[in-house]
Amino acid sequence: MTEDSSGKKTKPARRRQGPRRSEASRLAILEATREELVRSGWRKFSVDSVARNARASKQTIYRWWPATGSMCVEAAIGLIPSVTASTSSDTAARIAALIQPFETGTRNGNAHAVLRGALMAAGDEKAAGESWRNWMKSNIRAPLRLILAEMAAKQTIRRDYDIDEAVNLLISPAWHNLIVMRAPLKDGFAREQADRLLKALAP
Amino acid sequence: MTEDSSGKKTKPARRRQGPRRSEASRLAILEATREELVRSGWRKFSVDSVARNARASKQTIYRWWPATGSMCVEAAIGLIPSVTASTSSDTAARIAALIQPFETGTRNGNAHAVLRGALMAAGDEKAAGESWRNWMKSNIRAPLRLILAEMAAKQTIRRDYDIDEAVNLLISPAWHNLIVMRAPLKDGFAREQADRLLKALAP
Amino acid sequence: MTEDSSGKKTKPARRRQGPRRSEASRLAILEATREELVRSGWRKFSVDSVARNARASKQTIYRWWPATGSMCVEAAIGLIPSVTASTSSDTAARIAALIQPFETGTRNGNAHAVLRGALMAAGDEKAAGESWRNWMKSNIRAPLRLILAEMAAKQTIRRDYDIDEAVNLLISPAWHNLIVMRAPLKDGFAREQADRLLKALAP
Amino acid sequence: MTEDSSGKKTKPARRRQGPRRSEASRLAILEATREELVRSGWRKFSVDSVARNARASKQTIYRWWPATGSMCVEAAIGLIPSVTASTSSDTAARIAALIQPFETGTRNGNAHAVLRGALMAAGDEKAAGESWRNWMKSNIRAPLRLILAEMAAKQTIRRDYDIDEAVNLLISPAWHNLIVMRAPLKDGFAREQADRLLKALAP
DNA sequence: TATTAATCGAGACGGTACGTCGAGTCTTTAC
DNA sequence: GTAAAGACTCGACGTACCGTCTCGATTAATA
Repeated sequence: MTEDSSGKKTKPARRRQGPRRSEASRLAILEATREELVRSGWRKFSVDSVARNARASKQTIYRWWPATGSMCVEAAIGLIPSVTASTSSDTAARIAALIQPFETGTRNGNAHAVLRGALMAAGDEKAAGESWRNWMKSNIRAPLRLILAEMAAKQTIRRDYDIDEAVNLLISPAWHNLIVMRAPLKDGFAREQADRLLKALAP
Repeated sequence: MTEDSSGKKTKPARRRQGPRRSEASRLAILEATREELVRSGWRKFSVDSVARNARASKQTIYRWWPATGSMCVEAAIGLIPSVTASTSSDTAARIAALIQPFETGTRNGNAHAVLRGALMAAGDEKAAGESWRNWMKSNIRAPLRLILAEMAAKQTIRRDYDIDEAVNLLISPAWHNLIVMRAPLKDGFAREQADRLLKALAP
Repeated sequence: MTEDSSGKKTKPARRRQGPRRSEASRLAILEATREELVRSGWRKFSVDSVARNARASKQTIYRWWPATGSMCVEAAIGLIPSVTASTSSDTAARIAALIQPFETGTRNGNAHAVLRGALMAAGDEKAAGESWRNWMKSNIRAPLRLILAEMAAKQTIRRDYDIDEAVNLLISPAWHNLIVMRAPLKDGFAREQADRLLKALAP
Repeated sequence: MTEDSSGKKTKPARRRQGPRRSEASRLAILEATREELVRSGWRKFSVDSVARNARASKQTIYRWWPATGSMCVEAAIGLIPSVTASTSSDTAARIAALIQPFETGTRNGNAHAVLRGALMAAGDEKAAGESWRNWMKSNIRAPLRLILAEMAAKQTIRRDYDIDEAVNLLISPAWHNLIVMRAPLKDGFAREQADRLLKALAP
């Protein structure tokens, strides 16, 4: 008989020694990151400044975010309200609900500047880009795929659409607005894009 | 009679003394700018590096381009082939011709990286943004307005479209592709977008 | 009668609870200190590095050596062979024997670099300086005082010498050699200095 | 005939383009270096602090003093009054005059702390050590050699002395006093050492 | 034909930020 | 209570760029 089978002596993945990551520090850094993105933008983003404002050491920042862009992406994602899956029978509304958080989120204060910075960071740094695309995949692409598959089954839209193309159509105007136009998304944006997507996918 | 002919002391925009701007230097700087955008991207774009590689002095760069972003926009515009106004009766083709240069231009070497950098610069710096929007206005918006007006008159598309919205629809997928996806535009991109725009504008 | 015998509840300097100081750790730290002094010198001496190489925690080091310099002095003293009091009738030999350990000790490996580091530490930090001067007092100054007093009584040397001045004369060339010249003491050094001291003290 | 021989067109080592080294900056840095050596000593000497106090950029410091120690040595040498060659017939006085500047210089304010720092720097860094030894060679060793050679010729001292040993005897008590004792040299130090050296070199 | 004003390269300057390392303190788990 | 492990804030390291400046050389219109 092994110790494992005897039961009481089993040590299930014993925690390592020493202090754990400081949650207070993590939150302060992310908040300071948002402020710095608004103040300086992505190009002039300064890690020193974030450290100063968060009363954190640069060491701590570099320990947990080896790439600066990842920190910005994480800070931006924290601003986007979590999606509430709509079960409405109005499919356009269900699609709009997916990107509604962007519309809503970017209208609070300078949140659009934070998102713009994070998008640029995702474009500049490989790791940040992956973080961002992963988030998009689970929060936009996957739910959208479900909705569209359902509609295709009912023959409400054509069957040969490309899911990535559909995502692109749905959100690229938002990025254009945020990055090139440097502005929040206007009221009704989400619904408008949803309608446009459905029109483009009409059989 | 003009003032010029009236008096011998009039100086009709007399040229200043001393040597004129060096064209060789200007071209070398723009070329080095493109290389630097490919090598380092917009965030890490270094004026020192451009000066080194162009064998130019920093003074010369700052004299002619007070803002770094303007230099990048100018460098990128130099890569886009000049538009050849199509007189085809196929309106989709005429629209596609407008953005064809982006598709063509970004498929040569690392040109897409240069364009990405310039777009980010235009988003970051006011002066660069204006340069870029001016170029877009005369090279995309104005011709597109003519074509769409013609079509609206023939009732091929609906009449209440918004021209800025139309430009947005036409090119935002390109920017998304270049900035977020970090990739050149794929073959047939221009025609595809033109078709999609017409579909969206259908009466 | 002592207090101890009077009552059963008396705690005669009872040892504290818990484990006592780890001798293994202490030795490992002193050894790592010597290596670090050789590798990096006093100016770049790193406590982190000592902790790493001794597989000790920084906490342990700071607990027992509040000042870094004291650790270096202790490490260096450990290298100096203990003096064997000579009873020779040759007084020059008896004096030479006092500083012979420096000559002998600094000729083994990189011991001279350790001693140099410790001397600098003693010059930089008050506590380290005191440790060092205390050691010098009991190991050099006190025995030398005895020898010289004996000689003065026999009128072999003059009577009005200053003991501190004598110590200075005896060892300052050693420090000069170690610190400024960065070299071990050469063969015969101890005897030479002893002779020179006696000559200077001649009546 | 070459241009050189013709005379007037000769360009003797034409000065290079661009600005020359700033003397004001150099002096401010050396002064701040002295203050920093007094404030922090050699071990905790901070280039950042020097830059701050001298209102200079670190770049400028590292451009002209690749090694920190060299800067300290240069700063210290600037404090030592230039030696005035004595032509006295009193040879002890002539020797004392050589090291008089140390005695005089280290009694002004905290100059002894500056010299101590520079000596430690010379012990720690190769380049600084060479700078220091070069200065010593031309300012102490060379003049002393002349004086002693003269005396040896007159048979006032013995002939088989070693010049480096003589220098060592003359100044090692000074270093001991400055480094280990952390004190200025006491009044009459120079003369005392000169007398002692002559006694040691007596035939 | 000189003078003069503007351009060019080179590069030094005071600054700010980079990403890394060490100091000294504190927290957690093991023994 | 001591030890190892290691996270924390702070500050310095030596390097790279920023945007400004000074300098000597060059070039073309003016005097």
